[in-house]
Amino acid sequence: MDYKLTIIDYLSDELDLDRSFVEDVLEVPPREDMGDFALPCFRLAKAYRKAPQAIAQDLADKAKEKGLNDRMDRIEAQGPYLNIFLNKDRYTADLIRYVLEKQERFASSDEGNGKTVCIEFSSPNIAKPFHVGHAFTTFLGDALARMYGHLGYDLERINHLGDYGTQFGKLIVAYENWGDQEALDENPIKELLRIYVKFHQEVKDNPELEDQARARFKALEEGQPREYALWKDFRELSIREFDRIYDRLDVSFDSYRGESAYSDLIPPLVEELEEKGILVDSEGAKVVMLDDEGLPPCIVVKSDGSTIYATRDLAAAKYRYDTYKFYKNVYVVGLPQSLHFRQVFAVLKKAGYDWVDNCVHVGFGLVKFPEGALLSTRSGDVVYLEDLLDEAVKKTKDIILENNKTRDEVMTEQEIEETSQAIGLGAIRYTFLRNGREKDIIFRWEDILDFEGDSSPYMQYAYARAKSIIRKSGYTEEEIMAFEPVRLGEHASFVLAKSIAQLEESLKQAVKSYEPSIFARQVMTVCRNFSRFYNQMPILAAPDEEDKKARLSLCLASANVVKTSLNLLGIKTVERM
RNA sequence: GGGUCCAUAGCUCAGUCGGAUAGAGCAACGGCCUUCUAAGCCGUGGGUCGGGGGUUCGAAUCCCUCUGGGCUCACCA
Repeated sequence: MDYKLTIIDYLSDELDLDRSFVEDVLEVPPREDMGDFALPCFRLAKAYRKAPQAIAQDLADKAKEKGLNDRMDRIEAQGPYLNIFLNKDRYTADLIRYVLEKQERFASSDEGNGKTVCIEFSSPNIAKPFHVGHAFTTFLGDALARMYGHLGYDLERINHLGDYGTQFGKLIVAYENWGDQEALDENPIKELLRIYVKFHQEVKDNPELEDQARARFKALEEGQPREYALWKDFRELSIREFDRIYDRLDVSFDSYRGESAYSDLIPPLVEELEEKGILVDSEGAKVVMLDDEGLPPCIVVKSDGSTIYATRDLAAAKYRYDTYKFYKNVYVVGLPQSLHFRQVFAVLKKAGYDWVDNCVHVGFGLVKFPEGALLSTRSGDVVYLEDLLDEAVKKTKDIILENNKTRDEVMTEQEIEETSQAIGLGAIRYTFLRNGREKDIIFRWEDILDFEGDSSPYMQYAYARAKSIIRKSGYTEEEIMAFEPVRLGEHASFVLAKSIAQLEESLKQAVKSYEPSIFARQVMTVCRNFSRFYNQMPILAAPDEEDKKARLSLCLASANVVKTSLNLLGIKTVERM
């Protein structure tokens, strides 16, 4: 199915062009009347001592002499470009056969075999609600993990729970001052949030509360029973809540090792850094100086002797390398923490750990309100992820009930429920995957609940339409797979086939740059091309049975790749909607 | 102030290892439900690619500079 390779072979073997040059410059033209591949001849001008236009013309003439192979239709010069047109019938047929043979293994690979990727994502803070801000890391990380998996990598999905740190000192202080055991039993996260917000209100008038909080965290770190018991309680109540949400989101983890899990590894780590002579005393704290890297010092041990997040990230990274011998160690954490990761990586480098070169911070933008205000747990100004999901599901359900009045295939109660969940959750997921991850997301209900155009429901709709056509065709999918995909060289089918073929490359690109949006956009392009295709070319009412069968095979191939692709983004497909 | 990222259509964004007339979606306007689901399709209008300089046969893309903005800069995470 590799047409690009065929073209490269032809240009280098038959037209005597330098192979590496061809590989380097061969491109896909911006418009269709410029062909399917194009060779810009500018860079040949010097060597040939001729105008690029003339070179392109010479090459076109030479191709005419030599003849083309059966995958090509024609080669012509257009200005300084040599434009290559493929045999559309042949191309579409090849693509369909390829897709139907691969099934759900389409775009998969074995490039990752034997390599383990650790991917840290989601990582909510214990005792705080799961709000829309957590959605970004959760969906981004989950999509990346799914894509790595498809390329054959072994995965270790790590939820680095924020289950440690001074915030727990704050919670302990807050709980003892204003906590309500009854409310805690009834709705733990809500009560913990209430007292956490209360703490931050009170601390304005009572700055010494901060010192109390630090002291209580230190006591927790020393294993004092009162502090430990409270912490453990808060932690367990919170995890139970998170698990429920992950279950609904269809997100899973291989490890819930949070920050607290690295306590035992920290003393030997500190000792090691001291022995290597990179840990120095500064203003009562122990720090690693990073001036030579142009970075501020990295605090490893605070002046009161307790640890800080950097300490725990250092220990966690080392633990991961020792445990998994990772090929890559990926941190899906917000962009504001870039400096933190640069410091942590720099310290590990200074400690002589070369594997730090395989650690990568995959940052992403903020979720903000239109007024520009940040979503903040402290101020209590949050939108819970669950409320957002419920809203999206409810809107979907309303649309389905409305459509049910006019459509001939009526859904059962259960199908309505399942479909609404799939569409609603898909819409939310896609909101976080459609754009470059470093872009901020402005939280607007109208935008997030817009199910038209560039949205997940659009893609799910395209899939549902394909399946509906197949259901009504009178043929089973097994039968359709055996059909000859003939006479599919028309514009709409050819464009669709080409966009499907590009999914493979875009998946690799997306993984390489830790950017699911690259793949998501290509899936969107395929869905759009499919919508055009079936609107333009009647399938069930095709001119004759041969055409009908061929179009059905393209329809089935499209449905298959869309399902596989959406699954890689964590978006479920539905048979009708 | 230092670091870092960004500025493309009214809005939200693609395109940025330099290449052919800068693309989508939304919004606006105009068509298409007696033919496979209108969460759809077709069409129209809309752009000094933040400003200025430079490199180049060629710049949204590379360099310099200015302006405007986001995030961040030691004991929170």
